[in-house]
Amino acid sequence: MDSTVRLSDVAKRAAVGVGTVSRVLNGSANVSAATRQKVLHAIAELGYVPNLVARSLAANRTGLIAAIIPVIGNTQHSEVIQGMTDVLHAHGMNLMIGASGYSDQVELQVIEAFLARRPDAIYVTGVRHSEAVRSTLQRSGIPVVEGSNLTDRPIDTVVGYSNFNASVDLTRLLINRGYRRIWYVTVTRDFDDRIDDRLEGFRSAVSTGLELKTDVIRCENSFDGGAEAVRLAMASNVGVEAMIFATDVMAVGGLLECQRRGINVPARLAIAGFDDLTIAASINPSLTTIKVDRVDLGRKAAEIIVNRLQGNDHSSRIVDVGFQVVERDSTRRP
Amino acid sequence: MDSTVRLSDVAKRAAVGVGTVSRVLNGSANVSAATRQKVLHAIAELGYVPNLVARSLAANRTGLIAAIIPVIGNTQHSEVIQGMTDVLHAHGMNLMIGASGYSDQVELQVIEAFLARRPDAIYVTGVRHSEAVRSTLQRSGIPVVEGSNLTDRPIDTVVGYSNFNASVDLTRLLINRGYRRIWYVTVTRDFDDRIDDRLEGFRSAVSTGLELKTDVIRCENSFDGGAEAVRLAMASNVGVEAMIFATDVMAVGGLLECQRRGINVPARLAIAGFDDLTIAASINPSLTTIKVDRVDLGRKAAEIIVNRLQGNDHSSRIVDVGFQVVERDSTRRP
DNA sequence: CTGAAAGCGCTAACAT
DNA sequence: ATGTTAGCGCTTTCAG
Repeated sequence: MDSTVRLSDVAKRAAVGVGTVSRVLNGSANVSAATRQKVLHAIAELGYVPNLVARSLAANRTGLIAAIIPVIGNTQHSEVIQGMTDVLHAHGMNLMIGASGYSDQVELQVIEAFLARRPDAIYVTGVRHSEAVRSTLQRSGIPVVEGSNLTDRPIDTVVGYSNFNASVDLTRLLINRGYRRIWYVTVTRDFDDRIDDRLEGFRSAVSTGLELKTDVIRCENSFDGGAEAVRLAMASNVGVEAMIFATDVMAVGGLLECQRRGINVPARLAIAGFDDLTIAASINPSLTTIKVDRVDLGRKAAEIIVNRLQGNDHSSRIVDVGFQVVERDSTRRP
Repeated sequence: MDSTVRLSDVAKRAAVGVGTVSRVLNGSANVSAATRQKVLHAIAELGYVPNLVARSLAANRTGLIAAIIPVIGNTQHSEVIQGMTDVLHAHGMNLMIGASGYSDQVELQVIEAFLARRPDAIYVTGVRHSEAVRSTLQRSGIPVVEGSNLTDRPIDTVVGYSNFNASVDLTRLLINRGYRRIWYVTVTRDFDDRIDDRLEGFRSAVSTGLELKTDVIRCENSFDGGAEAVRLAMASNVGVEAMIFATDVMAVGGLLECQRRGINVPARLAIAGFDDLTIAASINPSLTTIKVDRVDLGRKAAEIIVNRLQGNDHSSRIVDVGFQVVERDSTRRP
């Protein structure tokens, strides 16, 4: 454990060359069992801990993966990170994390800071990035994994699900349940392709239904924002029957506002969300939403990275982890 | 941006020595304005990006901070990380993150893996660790910051709040509001000193009230667990008047169960939680709980680290960020 | 199968 | 103020 012990000390102690110690450390086959034992012994006696910084420089490989998500203190994105660390840790790799704050500029800054540390690969949230980000990432020469959405033109590899399709399916579910006057509530913020695609999915799904009466409004992505949206819907005189929220946070906020105002959900107003936060299944009534296994998405992203780094490059450039429309009570017509 | 450009290339281009380039890179004062300009020019022309791995080895300082939290996909702990990355990024440092999964063993493994990467400092969640962890951390020779709780015997430095005192204050609030038959709901899990201290705080606060009728039960730390606790309380024939949950997750689960069963909160049953999840302020009725600014806690932890690393060692070894008892409707006697 | 030697790209004395 | 040089601790040829 004493960090002043170097590889050369181990070599001396075991009476072998430094190359040999390095070989046993890296599991090279070309070491006799006897020598290996001697070295292992010396390592244990000295409490030697390899200096991974020196290894990184010499081997031109750090074992560090960089990941960028919009905000860290946010379950949806942190769950992906949890999944990534799970598999990376199992492979002796570690994760550096950074937040873009939903900003183009910050994203670029964070990426540049990361690249200076020579990560072996990088994960970025989303599939639409500024040109600067795209080219920086491309020129980096390391595997790039984009996540949490899908695109047919990834920078390198993408692992996610189609926010567009999910939104289409969710909207169609409501239409099939008989709802005709539907409001869609999206977020007052740019630079988030998941949110954008969800809105486009809604628009696409309702574009053919001539008998539909729909509208799109924007609110803050918070419980309060969702409550505000419900207030707006109730204040309007168009007789809104259903509201689809771009996020569960807003949907739950809307649902709670309905509780407060005695609006029966779904009898008077149906509500659907997106993300399947844990609360979605527990709230009253339980919330219809889109579910994605985000921890698994993170695991898959890390597995792709590990495979690429080990030279197993047979994996697809586009990995669809799928989604699930979870119908619950908030949209079940009485 | 081309990572094949080295510092020596810049030196050649600017017609100066490598030492000089290193000096302007590290902001040394001993460089004339003219030379600095020449170097800056060459850097821009070549698109040079310093190799921080090489710097780390040569300077014996990585600019990497390691942080370990129980689970990453969990707002309470991720918010701390968000705060840390905010200030670290502003200082050109980056964060490696790992999860202990509430396991002694895993915590030690992750710490050892991190130390091999020679971080400049390390943050660990909680203040009670195995002897192996304590001694490993102590021998590491780098600043160690423990967080999210308080202790008078930190490994090195601790920044947090007293879970014990918060629990005492919360319990006393209920007693002052006239509640006498109080159940405390804790978590079925070991190795979490925050949860342990909250329980002890409750015990301490009720130990003197002879007229009190209290009990402690254990449930899973989930919405369902909280609901289960409410069911148990209702099924008992001791006339529980108030329930204090060790976490907001359980408290919210309990509250939702009350909604379902038509149990009036707080008239029939008062409910209090811990953590001030965002939902606590929005749920019906709003939830009395303990609030801590966790993002700020993370910022403070990072500031302590940055200061220590810059040699400003005047900061205290024990930093109390405080907590706030937030009384809301769920405990306000009608 | 093993040892010796040459770097990896940078920083930090040490000269000048 | 600036150039030169010796490492930082490891991996990886290259011989043998």
